[in-house]
Amino acid sequence: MDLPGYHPQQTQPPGPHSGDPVDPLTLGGPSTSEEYKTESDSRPESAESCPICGDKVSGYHYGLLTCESCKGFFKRSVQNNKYYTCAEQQRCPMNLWQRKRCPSCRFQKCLAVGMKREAVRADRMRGGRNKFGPLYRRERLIKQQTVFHQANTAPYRIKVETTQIHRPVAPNDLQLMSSHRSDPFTSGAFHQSHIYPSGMEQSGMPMDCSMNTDRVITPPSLPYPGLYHRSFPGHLPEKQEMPFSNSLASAHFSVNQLNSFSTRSTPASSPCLTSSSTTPLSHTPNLTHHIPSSASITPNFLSQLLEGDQDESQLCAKVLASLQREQANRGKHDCLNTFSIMCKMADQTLFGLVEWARNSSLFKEIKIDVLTIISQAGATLSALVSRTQDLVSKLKALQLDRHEFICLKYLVLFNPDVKSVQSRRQVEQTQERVNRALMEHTQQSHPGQSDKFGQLLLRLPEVRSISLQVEEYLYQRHLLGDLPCNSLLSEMLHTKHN
DNA sequence: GGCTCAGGGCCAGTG
DNA sequence: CACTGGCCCTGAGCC
Repeated sequence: MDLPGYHPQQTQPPGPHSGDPVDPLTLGGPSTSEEYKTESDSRPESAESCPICGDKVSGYHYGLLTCESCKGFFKRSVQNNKYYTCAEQQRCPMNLWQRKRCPSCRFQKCLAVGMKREAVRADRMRGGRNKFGPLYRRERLIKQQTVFHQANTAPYRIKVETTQIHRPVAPNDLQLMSSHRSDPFTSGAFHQSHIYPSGMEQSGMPMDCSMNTDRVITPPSLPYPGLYHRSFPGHLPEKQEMPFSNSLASAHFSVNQLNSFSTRSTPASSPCLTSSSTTPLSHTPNLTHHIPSSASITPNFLSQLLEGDQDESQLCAKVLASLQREQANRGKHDCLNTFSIMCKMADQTLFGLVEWARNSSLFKEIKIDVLTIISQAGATLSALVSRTQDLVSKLKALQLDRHEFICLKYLVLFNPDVKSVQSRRQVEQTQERVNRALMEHTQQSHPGQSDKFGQLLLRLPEVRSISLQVEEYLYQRHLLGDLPCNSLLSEMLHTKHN
C-alpha cells in the first residue's frame, strides 16, 4: 500500500528551498543532526535520533528518548490541553524539517511512539524525578547491553538501528508481572516485552510493563470472559479456543479507514514500514491481477493469505498485556470500568488489525479516495454483547480452522460496498478469489460438512451488522466524551464520521 | 552531601 | 500573538 507523503526518517538537505527554518549549523555541513555527533560523544542517548522527528535526543522525556523540541512540544500540548486537527489525513511526514507543519500528527506520533501524558506533572512541580526513573535506568542498561551484544554479534554492521529488546510475550508471563520488581534485569527485560506488531516494536513503542506492576487485571474485570482467556489458568484450554476474536468484527473498519490510519500504527522510524512502503509491487506477489483458473492454486493462495496473519493468541496476549499495564499505571481507586476496558481492548485490537491489513500484499494494492459515513441506529451495550456472544457461539459450532478464519477476515476487510473505494473491481476480484479459496478449502478439508462454506458466509452479514452497531454505539459514547482521547479508536470514529 | 537527570519555566526567535 | 525550541533552574532519588 502506498503511503503518499509519508517518508519515514526522511532526511532532507536543509536549504532555502525547504520552506522551514534552516539550521545555520547545517549550511555547508552535515545534512542531518545525526551527523553532528562527535566520536567523543559516547552517551547512549546521544547516539540516537528522536523517534518523533529524527532530531538529536537530549535525554529521556516523558517516557522515552526524545529531542528537546519534541519534549517541549509534548509538554505544552498536554499542559494546555491542546486539541489539534490535521488538515490532511493524519499522514503528514514527521521529520526535523517538517515537524512544525502539523502539530496534530506530531502529537499523535508522540503518543504513538510512547510519550506518556501522565509524565507531565499536573501540579507543575519542578525538579525531582518522576515515577519512571527506575524504568529509564533499566531501559538504559538494556540498551547498552543490546548495543554491546549487537556490536559483538554483527561485526560488519555499521550502525545499530534498533536498541529495543523484544522478548515474545508468552501468555502465562502476564500473570507474573507482580514478581518482577525485585529483579532489575528480569523486570527490565519484561519491560521491553513489546506487544505491538513488528513494525511498532522496532519503532520504539514502549511497552512499560514494569511500571507499578504489582497490580494485575483479574478475569472478572474483562467484559468478554470467553475472549482473552489464555492467560488465566482454569479457563478454557487452548484446544477449545476459538480462533475467532473481536478482531474479526473489528476488521469491519475496512479498507478506507485502515489506509487512513496505517501511518499511525507504524511510526516513521519503523524499518517495517520503510521496507513495505518502498518495495515495488513487482517484488511482491501480485495476487489480484492473475486470478488462477485452476483449483490447485488455492493452497498456495491460502498460504499467502496466512503469511501476514498474526497469531490470534498472541494478539490476545498483547491486548491483555496492554490492559494490565493500563491498570498498573492507575491508582487503586482509579481502576478502569468495564466500558473503558472494552475501549482499550478495541484500541489495541485495532492496532493489530491495522498492522495486519497494512502488511497484506492484497491490501497494499487498494487505492482509496475519501472516507465514508456509515450510520445506523444504536443499541444497548448489553444487546451488543449478547449478539457478539451468539456469533461467537455459532462460529465455535462451525469449528473454524485457521485458513477459514483468515479467509473470513479478508472477506470482511475487502468490502466492495464501501463507498469511495477507487479500485472497486480490484476489491471485488480479491473478494471473489478469497471466496473461492475458502470454498475449495472447506470442500477439501471438511468433506463431511458440505454446507460449511455457506454457513461461514452466512456469518459475515452478522459480523458486519454487529460491527456497525458497535461503531455507532462507540461513536455516541465518543460524542459524550466517554472514550479515551487520543486513542486509535477515537480517531477512527472521529474521522469516519467526519 | 554531592551528583544525576528529568520535568518545568523562561524567553528570544519565528511566522 | 501564538508557537517553537534552546537553555537553565529545580529538586527527588541515588551513591
